[in-house]
Amino acid sequence: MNPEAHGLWSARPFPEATQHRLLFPPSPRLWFRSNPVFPMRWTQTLIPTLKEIPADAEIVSHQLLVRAGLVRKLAGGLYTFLPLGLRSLNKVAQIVREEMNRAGAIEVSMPCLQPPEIWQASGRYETMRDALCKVKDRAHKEWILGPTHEEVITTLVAGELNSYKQFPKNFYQIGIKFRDEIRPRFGLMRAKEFIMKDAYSFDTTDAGAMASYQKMYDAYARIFARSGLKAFAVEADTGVIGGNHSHEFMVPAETGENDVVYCEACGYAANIEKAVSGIPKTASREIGAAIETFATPGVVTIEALSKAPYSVPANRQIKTLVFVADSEPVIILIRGDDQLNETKFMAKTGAIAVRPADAKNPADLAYFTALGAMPGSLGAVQNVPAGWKIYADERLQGANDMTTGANQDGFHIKNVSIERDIKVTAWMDVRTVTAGEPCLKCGMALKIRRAIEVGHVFKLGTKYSVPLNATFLDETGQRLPAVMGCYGIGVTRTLQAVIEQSHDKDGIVWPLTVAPYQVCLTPLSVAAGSPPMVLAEQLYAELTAAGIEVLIDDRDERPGVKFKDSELVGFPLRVGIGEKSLAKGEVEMKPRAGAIQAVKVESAAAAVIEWVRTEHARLNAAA
RNA sequence: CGGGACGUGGCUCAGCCUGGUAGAGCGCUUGGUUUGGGACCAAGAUGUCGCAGGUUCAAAUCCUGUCGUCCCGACCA
Repeated sequence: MNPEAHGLWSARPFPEATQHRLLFPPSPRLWFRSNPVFPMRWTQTLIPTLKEIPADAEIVSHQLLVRAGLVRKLAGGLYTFLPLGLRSLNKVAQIVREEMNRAGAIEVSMPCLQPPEIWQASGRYETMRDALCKVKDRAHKEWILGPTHEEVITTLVAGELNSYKQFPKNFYQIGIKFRDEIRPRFGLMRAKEFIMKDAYSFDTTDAGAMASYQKMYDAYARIFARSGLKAFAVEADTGVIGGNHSHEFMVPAETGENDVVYCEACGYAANIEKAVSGIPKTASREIGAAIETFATPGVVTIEALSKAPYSVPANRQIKTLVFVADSEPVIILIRGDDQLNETKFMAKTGAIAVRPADAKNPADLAYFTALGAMPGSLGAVQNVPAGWKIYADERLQGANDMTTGANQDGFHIKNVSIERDIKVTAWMDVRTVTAGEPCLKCGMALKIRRAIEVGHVFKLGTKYSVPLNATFLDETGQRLPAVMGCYGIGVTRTLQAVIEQSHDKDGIVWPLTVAPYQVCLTPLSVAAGSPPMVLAEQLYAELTAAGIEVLIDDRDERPGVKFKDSELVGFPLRVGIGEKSLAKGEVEMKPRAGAIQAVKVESAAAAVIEWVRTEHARLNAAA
């Protein structure tokens, strides 16, 4: 039987660059092909399934990773991949690799240990300081355990690419990243050590960089579709990576750590850190009345001021926030019924470290003393120390007849006309969009939902190529910095996202393309030479020859145990072989997500092959 | 780092308040009966009660410290 004829093989049987230094040997399929006589049996591998939910697993995908025997925790945020988990991980990685290759990217492998000097050169030694894992060697020299590799690849390119003729290039790798996560969480979702595919494109022009970006964007869509994931792209903030154009690929899930704002009418979608809406500015009212201070004893919340006897609606109040931005106190003004979006604030001001001033912190207390009031009575109309920057949300532009704190405890000021009465340093959009606001593009009501970020594409520009000297000579002999992009996929996170999105009450429901084995043969009698076992071994040989990945559950367990475990692990197809159905000349095919169907023994292999082929084609057609 | 919860056989937990012989279920071992949806019977093995101090005649239990784990917030693939 010719595997290619069934369309089960990947684009090429021996993918290039499979010799990664840490992971991902050639596909097990290749091994089976040349060694078809050793069936993979349940009792010979390690699949430690659990009936009970592990105490330290909160979300269902984390529970199932552990219960199905895919991973075990070594310590917080550090996991060992067991045989089944590794197989699925390799499947995802291989899909990523194939699509990267298809998009013209070239695989490399960069060191995990990186010299701090290149991080100092890019400036990220400071800006990413808290996320960096550092180690020292015997000479007490410090090294960085790479959380990402922009500096390394840019250093490489600076040395190796010198002429416009050598561009464009896109290098990628699949490997372990280290981040000193503040709080590892949810199993593989947020780990100290995780596997990432990171790609870096280098172009000579901005237009070229956009084309490279688009190629990756398209490749990502294919990768997630082939992995059986429903993921979608949203506009995103660029954070400490830098750059000016970015999309995140999101998997909708209640357990996700991101809020996505989207419009069903026109397709607008953005991370809430970036999202904008068409909500109108604050309505103008009568102008002219002078500001007036009035007593508001004990009133320290927007809510309290909105009630009798004051009855100032939240949308006529100015909320005054004191933040510490890169060690400098700043005032941020937003409307009383809005919430500050710190990410937008950081992006708009370029600030690196931003936190609210805390009156309980002695160092911060001085800021409130300088203003003359504690939170709850703060304002920007009077008594703002010279040199303090006052940033105001655009929604307040032109607002008058507003009420705000007087910078005197127990007093507020009314009749505030913000442009007349407050020295605003800069106007910017720093409010957080809420569900139901009109879409900026089409006016329809925006919606918000939780999602898991599985991929991120950035257009970087020359942020790294300039400081690290990745330059080239163009046709006219002019030296120019390369225009870069970078593109990440959390491979381990993607794996868990698949489980989070594809499970039921009995366990995982693997998409065929990332299942640890495609078929689980389940003989109900396992004695050597017994008819079910003999048939299982025969089917194993036929299916394996057809390029299908098969596991025989040869455990001497009761049928219920074997059925439950196969559903917990989530093999796409189970073939039950028992004396009862054999008596009728049949076996049972049970797709994980479908109903049992009886199949004649003679046609069993062909039926399984056809089922797998169809399912495989369905997933790849989506890509 | 701030707030909260929890550390007891491999796993899930009880016991702690009110100090005095360390328990259950699952899993594991042996034998038997079972055998198409997580079987049953019998007999077993498995714990320095996270660690270190302290109080006490006596500490899983009370006190202090410490380490670890999980949850909420800031960070990110």
